[in-house]
Amino acid sequence: MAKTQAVRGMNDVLPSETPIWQHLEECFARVVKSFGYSEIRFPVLEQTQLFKRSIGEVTDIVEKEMYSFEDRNGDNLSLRPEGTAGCVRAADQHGLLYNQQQRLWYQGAMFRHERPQKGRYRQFQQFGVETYGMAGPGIDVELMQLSSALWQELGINSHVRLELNNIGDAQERGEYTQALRKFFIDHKSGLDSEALRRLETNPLRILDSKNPSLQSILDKAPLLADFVSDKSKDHFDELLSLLDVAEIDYVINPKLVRGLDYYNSCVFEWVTDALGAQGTVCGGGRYDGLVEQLGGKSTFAAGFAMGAERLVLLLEELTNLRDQLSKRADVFILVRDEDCIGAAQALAKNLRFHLPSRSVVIHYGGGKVSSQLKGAIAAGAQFACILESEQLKDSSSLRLRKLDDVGESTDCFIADVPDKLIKCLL
RNA sequence: GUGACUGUAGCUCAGCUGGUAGAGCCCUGGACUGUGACUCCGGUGGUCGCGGGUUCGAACCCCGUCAGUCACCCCA
Repeated sequence: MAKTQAVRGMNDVLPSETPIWQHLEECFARVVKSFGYSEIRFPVLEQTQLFKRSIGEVTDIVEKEMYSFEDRNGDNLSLRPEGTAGCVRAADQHGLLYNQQQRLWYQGAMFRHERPQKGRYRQFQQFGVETYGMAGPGIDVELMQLSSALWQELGINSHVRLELNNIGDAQERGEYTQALRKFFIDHKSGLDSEALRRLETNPLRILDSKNPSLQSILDKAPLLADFVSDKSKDHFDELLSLLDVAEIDYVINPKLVRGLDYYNSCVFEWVTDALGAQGTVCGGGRYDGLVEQLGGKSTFAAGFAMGAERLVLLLEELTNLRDQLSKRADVFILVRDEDCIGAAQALAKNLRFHLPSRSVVIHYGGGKVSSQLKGAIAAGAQFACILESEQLKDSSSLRLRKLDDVGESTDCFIADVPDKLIKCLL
C-alpha cells in the first residue's frame, strides 16, 4: 500500500526550518509589543456568511477558494481564508469596538483552495495587525512603520519595497467601475479574450493586462483618481507627507487594487522581487466600512497581514539564519560504557541546573567514541564530556574535551565540571 | 481553475535507440592508536510516485491518477 502523504497544499515544517519560524515569531512579537499592540485569538472556523459579507460575494476568495462545508447541525461553516473578518467579529462580539480604540495582533493558519506553488499554499500562516477607532492617516502610517520595523529586525529591509494606492470608498469605486466598463464596451473591438472575460468579472483587472497591444486603449481609460472624493484625497496626501517625515520610501502604484471588497481609502503592499510570482509579502489598508457592514457601530479601521511562509522563504534566501540557528546542543555527554548512563544523567541534571539557558544532550545507543564525537559536533556542541566506566570508578572524573579546531581535552572531576563550563559558557 | 515541465536509495542526481538498477553525500564497520574534521577498504539501503495498457520483456513508450516546480490567475 502506498504511503499516505500530506493533503495537497498543506506543508510540514521540518526541524531544519523551525528555528527560522521561531525567530520570525519572536521578532514579530517583539516589534508588535514595542508598538503597544495586544494579542487576540479567534477561531479557525466561522459561519460562511461572515466571509461572504466581509470579503465580498463575487471575489475569487469566496467564489472558488473557500473550504466550506456543512457540519452535523447543518450549519454552513468555512475555514477562515483570512483574519480580518474573524477579528472584527470577535472584537465586536465582545464589545471591544464600542467607543474605544484598539490595537490588536494575531497569528495563525488561513486556508484557501488555490493551485499550490512556491510561496502559495492551501494552509498558510499569517501575522496580522488590526486597529480600530482611529480616523486620521497617522494610524495608516503607523502600520507601515511597524511593518518596516519588522523588516529592519529581520534584516530584509533592502529587499522589500512599499507600494500604495488610494482606492476611494466602495461607492466611488463602484462609480469608477461602471465608467470603466462603459469605456471598455465602447472599445470592445480592441480587447483580447482575457480582457473580455474580465469585463464581466472584474473590469479593474483589465488595467493589469500585460498585452502590449492593449496599451493604447488603456492609456485613454478613465482614472480612479478622478472618481475619488476630496476627503479621501486629503487623507492620502497627508499620509504621504507623514511617510516622508518618517523617512519611509514608497512607490505609488495606481494599479494596486486589493482582492477583498472591504478595503477603502489607502491600501498598501510590501513586495519583493526575490520570490518570483508570489512577491507580495504583506498587504493591508483601511476598511472603515466593515464593522458596520457586519452589524456593528460605524468604526474606523485599518490593518494588514503578512504571509509567514513567504517571509521564511525570504529569510532562507537572503540570510544565513538557518546556519546561525541550527545549534541543538551546547554540551554533549558521551558514554563509552553502558554502565555510565546513570552518572551521565546525574551530570546532565546538574549542568542543566547550573546552565539553565544551555542545552545538554546525552548520547544513547553506544557506538564508537569517535562517531559519538562526530554527532556532538554536528549538533553544534562546544564541549563533550566523555564518561568511561573505569575512570569514573577510580577517580570520579571524566574527560572534558573542547570541540573547537584544537580539540584539547583534560581530565576533570565530575564535581568540578559545572564550574568549568559556567566559566566558558556564561 | 488553465498551460508547461518534473517525480529513480534518507539527500543530490546518472541511467544512451525498451533487456527486471548505479554514483556521490549521509549512516555504519574496519585500516587507527579506546577520543572529531584527511586518506583507503568493506557494509546497510530502491516493488524506479501510484494504477492500468503496449511488449517475449518497461525506470524508459501510451493512458489515467497523485504530488511538486514554473507561468497564468489570484493573493499572504
